[in-house]
Order: sequence, then C-alpha cells, then structure tokens
Amino acid sequence: MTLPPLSQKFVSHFGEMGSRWGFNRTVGQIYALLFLTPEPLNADTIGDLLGFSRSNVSIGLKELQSWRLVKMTHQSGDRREYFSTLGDVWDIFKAVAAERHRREVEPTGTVLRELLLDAPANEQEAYAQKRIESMHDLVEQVNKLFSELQGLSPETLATLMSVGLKVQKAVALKDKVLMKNNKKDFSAVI
Amino acid sequence: MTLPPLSQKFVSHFGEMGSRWGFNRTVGQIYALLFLTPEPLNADTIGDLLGFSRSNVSIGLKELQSWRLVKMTHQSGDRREYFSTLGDVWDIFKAVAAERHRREVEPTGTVLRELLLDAPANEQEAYAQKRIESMHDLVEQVNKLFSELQGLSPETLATLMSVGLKVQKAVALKDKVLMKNNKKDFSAVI
DNA sequence: TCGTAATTTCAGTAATTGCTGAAAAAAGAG
DNA sequence: CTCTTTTTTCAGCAATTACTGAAATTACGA
Repeated sequence: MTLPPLSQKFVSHFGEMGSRWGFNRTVGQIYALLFLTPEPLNADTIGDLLGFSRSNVSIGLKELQSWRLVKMTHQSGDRREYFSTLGDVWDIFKAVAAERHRREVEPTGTVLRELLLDAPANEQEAYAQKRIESMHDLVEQVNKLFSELQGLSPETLATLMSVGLKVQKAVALKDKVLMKNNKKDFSAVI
Repeated sequence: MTLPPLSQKFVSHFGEMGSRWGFNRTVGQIYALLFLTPEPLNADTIGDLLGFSRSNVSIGLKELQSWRLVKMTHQSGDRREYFSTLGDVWDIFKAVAAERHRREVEPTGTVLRELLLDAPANEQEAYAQKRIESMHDLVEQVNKLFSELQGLSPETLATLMSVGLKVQKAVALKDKVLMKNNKKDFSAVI
C-alpha cells in the first residue's frame, strides 16, 4: 500500500513538525494521514501506509486520543477499532489549545502558587517573589482566556478570529455609547 | 555559589518545563535565573549558579536571544557580556507568541500553500486537497491574529486579556446600536 | 600591532526519547 | 467458557538530542 504524492508530502511535513507541536514523528504522521482520509482507518492499515510497527501505531493513537484529536468508531462485522479526526478545523484548534494549556500552563500555575505561599527569607527572596507574582498574574490571565475559549462554538470562534484583536475599539465604542445614552446600562453586555 | 531555596525551586521547574515550551533544560533554567535576578549576570556566574559548563551556557544564551527573551548589556570596566530578561511579563508573552508562531505555524503555512498549487490527480487527491484547504484557512486566521497581537501595547494586551473573548458580545452590541440608530456608521469602529 | 580575556565551535560522550518484535493481556464470537 | 483476533505492554536496540572540555576564534585594551 502506498500514498499519493500529495498526501505523502503532507504526512511527511506533519512528521517533521510533530516535535515542535509537542508530540513525535509517529503521532504527527498518523494524525496527518487520518486528517486526509475520508473513512476511518484501523491500526493495521495505518501501520502499513506509514511503515510503522503495530505497537508504535498503538502508542501513537493513544497519544492522539489523550489530545482528543481523534475519535474511535467500530464497523459492523469487524471487531477492529477504526479511527478518524475531527471534521471541523476549529474543533482541532480548540483541542490543541486545551491540551497545550493543560500541559504547558497549568503545572506552572500550581508551582507558582506554591512558591507564593512561602515567606521570603531575605531581601533577595522578596524580590524573587515579586517577580514570581507578576508571572503568576500572567498565568491567571491566560487561564481565563483558555477557559472562555472552551465555551465558544466554532462559528463564534471563526468570527472572533476574523474580527481579530480589535476588542479595545469595541470597548471604546461601549464607553462612547454609555456617555451619549446613560439611561441604558450596557456594562452587562461587555 | 548557591541559590536560595525559593529561586532553586523556580529554576528547577523551568528546567523541567523547558522541553514542553520548545527549548531544553539549560535554556529553561538560565531564563528562570535571569528572571529572578535584579541585576544582569555574566555567563560565568550563570554557569556557576546552575552547574552548567561555560559552553553550554553560551549556547543557551544564544538560543534565548533568538527568542528575543533576553537582552545583552555591558558594564563599564568589564568586557564580559551581561544578560537580563525583559521586565514586563506581557512583553515575554508577546516574544514567546511571536517565536512560536514563526516556528510552529509559518513553516506549515508555506507547505500548505505549495500543496494547494498542485492539480489533484484523482478523486482521492481532490478530497485531500479540500481538507488541506480548510487547514490552510485556519493557518491564515492564526497568522492574522498573531500579526495583530504584535501591534498591541502591553497595557492594551492586559485589557484585552481581562476583557476576555467576549468580542462576539461587543459585535452583537454594535449591531444593536446600528439597528436603533442607523444614521451613524459604527462599522469603521469595529 | 600584540597579548590577554572572553566567547564560540566542535568532536566525543552521556542521557533521553523513539521504535520494534515478542509476549502478555484484553475483548469479542461461538 | 474456550478459542481466536486484536490491542497493549515492555525489554532491548536505534536514533536523536544534550552536555562537556579542549581548541579555535573573536574582541578588547594597551
């Protein structure tokens, strides 16, 4: 079994990028293959197409499931497990964001909170703790951002992305409206 | 030379998290140390405090400079180079976001564009190309988001983060205002 | 320019991570 | 419950990445 050239290039690229995205070559390639394939695939087929051992595919699929990037299905009369990716790219975006937040931000938040509980022993530690506090503030803001992200529908997310980061302008608009018409309370809206 | 316990814990954590954040233990620990230290440090001092070889520190500092996370200074009467971190945590956020975008998103954008230029050879490739196109759209949206992020001041960024992702509500508000008062054009504001 | 102090490069080694094949465990069919 | 198919685990090997110390290069002061 072999892949068409277009798919091959895409799969190779995902293999190379995998490590930058937080997983390895195998995981990247498996994901890419599933992403391009209309029907769900079983582990043997994946291994054949990509040239990986069955056990390696098993570990890779487990990793992808922990990222919530693939879903598992069954086909009637076949007891093997079949895998496919999420259809909507915004769902992919959310899944990756959520998992990276869990792995890259949350553990640091926990440690920083612990460090802020200790009483500083001297001037040097007092300064260090002030710095740690400023980083903790950053982590808290990022936490808030990510938890709100989780509540948005793909459509809203797409709108948000195309509107971009011009929130401050929206806020300015809100203030303008409030000044002109102070009978209505818009603060609950924003 | 030795570090106070608080700093030691912080530094160790950054060493462990380093690989998840896209660099290695050395780089993580060097950054953490500089972050907690009020004065700039030279490479020898860094190596002593963290127990790394001089050459390893040199490579680590080079990496941190490529991330634009540290700046280099000189002290009068001393020809060694001294290093310190950015003061504002929002500047750190922007620097990390920019560098990760450059390493994790841009190369994929380039490859996807190339793949979309090829004419699909058959039905299967036509489907694959449609999927690739949807991922390309996602990358383009993320590109836009990041380029706008670069233009924001730390203050605006902080405001944005505390306002959160409630942009869609701001947009809804805009529509409401337009409906009630269609003589004014607010669309330029958002 | 020369001499010295500082930084960088690099070959070799250590440590970590990735991958395989065989064996064990788990799960479905009869 | 037993047999068979599928999945998972894991010990051992391969590949990659991290780190060191020595040598080479660079940069500054006199």
